Amino acid sequence: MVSRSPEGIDQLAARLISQGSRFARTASRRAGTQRSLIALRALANLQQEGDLRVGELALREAITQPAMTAAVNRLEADGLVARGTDPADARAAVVSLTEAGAEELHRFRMRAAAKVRPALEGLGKDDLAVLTRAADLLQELADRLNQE
Amino acid sequence: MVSRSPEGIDQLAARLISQGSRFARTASRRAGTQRSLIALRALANLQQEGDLRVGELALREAITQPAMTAAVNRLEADGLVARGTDPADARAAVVSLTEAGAEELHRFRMRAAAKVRPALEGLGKDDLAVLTRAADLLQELADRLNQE
DNA sequence: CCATTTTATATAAGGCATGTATATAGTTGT
DNA sequence: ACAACTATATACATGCCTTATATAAAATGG
Repeated sequence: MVSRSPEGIDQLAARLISQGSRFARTASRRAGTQRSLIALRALANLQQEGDLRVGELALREAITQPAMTAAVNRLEADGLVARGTDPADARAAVVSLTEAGAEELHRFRMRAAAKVRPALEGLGKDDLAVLTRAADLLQELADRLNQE
Repeated sequence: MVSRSPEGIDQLAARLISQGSRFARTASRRAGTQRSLIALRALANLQQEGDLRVGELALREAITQPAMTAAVNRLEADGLVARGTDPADARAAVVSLTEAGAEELHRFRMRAAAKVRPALEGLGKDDLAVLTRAADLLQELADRLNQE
């Protein structure tokens, strides 16, 4: 039985933040990447959504626009993304994923998965279903928090 | 039906890292804290486990010992934790949560929960059960990754 | 159609975060 | 006692992130 009481909901919120960040840091660290989580998230956004403006990326990841500008600068310097201009709006900087960026993202995912796989394989199919659904729910929750 | 194929497992691992970090950052940012996620995680560890050494904290959070020393320095400077010595081992620095630290942790949790609660309240009880179980599983997975 | 306001991005400055390498001090084993 | 090991701290470099501000372009409203 899951508590729907305010206390239960609040405790769940705190635990999701806490354990979500801990798991992500632990797993990505074990994968031995040089790249920050925010940089990898930016690449993943571009792969999933196609070209995005700097401001859109910042909004999606809930960091400030200057922070995303800096992240894009580093990714651009390493050739993982490219900046273009929007023909309809000369103010905008349209960021696109390069071939090298897609490859780096793929390599990270493979390395991370290789580290996490043994732990996941120890779970039953119910728990795998829970985690699969939870990944979707976390995305929806973050989307909703960003809409406000 | 949840895929138990290697591809399904690997994709799940990548998604959990990606969405876990995004949700945690988004929610904590919306809570408007000054404190970093690692600082809050350190406080949470101390509350849950009692006094811990600097090295144990670093291991649990999968950051280097110097990084945790720096985090503890900042928390100590703000009076949220205290350093003590282990009578059985004079090398060790035993970190303990202060009253002010527990209060700050509680305030963060309340602020964060207040932001996330509306989104969680929109979910059905099945999804709440999924997230509750997922929080436990993420903790176990991170623990297991840290054991190696 | 120009002046004002708004929007998109970039730059600047400061502090936190985090890694590698190393120093210091204490413990353990022989 | 000496050597090896362990726990933490320090030094240094780089990256991350925020607030405040600058620059340039677009939208608005007389």
